[in-house]
Amino acid sequence: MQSEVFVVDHSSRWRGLPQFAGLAEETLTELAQISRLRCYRADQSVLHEGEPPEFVGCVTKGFLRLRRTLPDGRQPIFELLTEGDMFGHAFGAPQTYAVEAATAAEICAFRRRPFDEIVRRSPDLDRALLMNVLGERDRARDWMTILSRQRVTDRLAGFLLVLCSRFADNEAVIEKRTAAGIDVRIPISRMDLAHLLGSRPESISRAFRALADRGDIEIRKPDLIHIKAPGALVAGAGAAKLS
Amino acid sequence: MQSEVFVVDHSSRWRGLPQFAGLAEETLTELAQISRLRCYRADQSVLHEGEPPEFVGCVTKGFLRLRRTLPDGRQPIFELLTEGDMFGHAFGAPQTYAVEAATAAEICAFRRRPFDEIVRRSPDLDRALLMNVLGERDRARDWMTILSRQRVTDRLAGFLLVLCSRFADNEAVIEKRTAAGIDVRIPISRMDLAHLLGSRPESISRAFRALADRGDIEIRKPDLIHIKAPGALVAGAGAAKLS
DNA sequence: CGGCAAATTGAAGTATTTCAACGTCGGTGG
DNA sequence: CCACCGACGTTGAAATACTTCAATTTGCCG
Repeated sequence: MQSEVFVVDHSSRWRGLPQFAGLAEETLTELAQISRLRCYRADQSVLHEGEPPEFVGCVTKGFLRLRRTLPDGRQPIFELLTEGDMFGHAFGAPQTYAVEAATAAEICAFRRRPFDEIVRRSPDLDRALLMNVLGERDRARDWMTILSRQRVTDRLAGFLLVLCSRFADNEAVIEKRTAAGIDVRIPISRMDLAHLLGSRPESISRAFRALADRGDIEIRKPDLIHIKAPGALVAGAGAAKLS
Repeated sequence: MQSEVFVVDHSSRWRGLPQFAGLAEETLTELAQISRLRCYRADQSVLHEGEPPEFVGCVTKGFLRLRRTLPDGRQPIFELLTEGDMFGHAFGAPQTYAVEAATAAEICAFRRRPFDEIVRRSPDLDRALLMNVLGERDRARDWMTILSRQRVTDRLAGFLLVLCSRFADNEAVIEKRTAAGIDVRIPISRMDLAHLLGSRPESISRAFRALADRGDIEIRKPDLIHIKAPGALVAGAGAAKLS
């Protein structure tokens, strides 16, 4: 939650992302002119809760987390964003959640006003945003499916599978993929994980151990998990679709 | 899961809904020409899982439920739709879930092909759809927040609050609102509720009783709950935002 | 090598699931 | 009209899973 933000000027790290792939060169140039690269260290605040977002953002590196404050004071994390995910583009309505850096992260920030203007003129960008929101909706529904499992162990298995599928081409997550299994790096703390999975850090720890004892995974380090048999996790987890 | 569907021809029950409110009269006329009213009885199937949706739908009466089949065979319900909610408009991608009537229900069905065509020509309809998807995303996130509570009682309290806020102007849900409290009718079975809240019917039953013993609600009939103090529920539930 | 934060483990208490039995309500047929 | 049936909801009791709090270990950084 510090305020120091490193601003770098060079800014074409986002052009390769899928949502920008099909856009007209002209649109891309316009976007480049209102964009800025911002770097954050873990736990820095990106956007505050309750304020209209200052910019539209697109993650280019690392992980962000979304956190919401509830009436009872709890502040659960309910989503992780990574490369290619966008945020802050809900028509300037105040954010109902805070955006924070979960790891060291890099985002591309588009100035809000001109961005909205470009969207208005560019149907394909508009379409890209719609697809993005559809993706966010489907991801939220996947989370719901995971959260509705009643054993912590199963929810954790679901989380690991999401890591393998949704973050499949993210080398910060998937260390390596061999016949013997997959090495995944957990990008967040046990505490954050507990929030995401509706539990407590101690239970998450025990759930990891349970999966290991069962033989489905191996705990190389607290944040480096070797998944021996994704199939076994699926069976045990009834997890989200393997998209 | 029967196949009998009553098709009624008259079709202007959807014009009053918020998402159609601001549209050009011309667009509305076009939509009317490709629309059809369909009525379902409780438990009838509306759209099948895994198929591209046959039509774009908008609920005009009653409740639909979304159900997804997981690899392990479970078929949890993860969302309820009601008056004004739309479905099947994800660019003709196959549905990843089934749509069923949870109660007797009435929907307005737009033929898919011409609907997409009209959307392409009508930016305001396109915008309305985007707003709709944003709403779906936010609702899914609200559910996540509720599901991440670790006590069933708290999740149930959250559900009751959603009933009071999201379905506030639905007289099928809110029977009456007085100084003494609110009477809500639960539109789904304990079994469905258990699915939504990641639990089992027996636990839901006990959770209702726990809320009653605590004095926050009164169980008039299994499906008719009198909420004495919404505030108490909020405190206990850390529930979704009271939008 | 210390020192700190995060993660893990242990043990006791609480909540939930499970399985079985019992009620309750609405509909059907005698 | 009443008895019965079946579906759904509720309750009870034992087994299981989770949370809680305290204590320990681990891993990281200076």
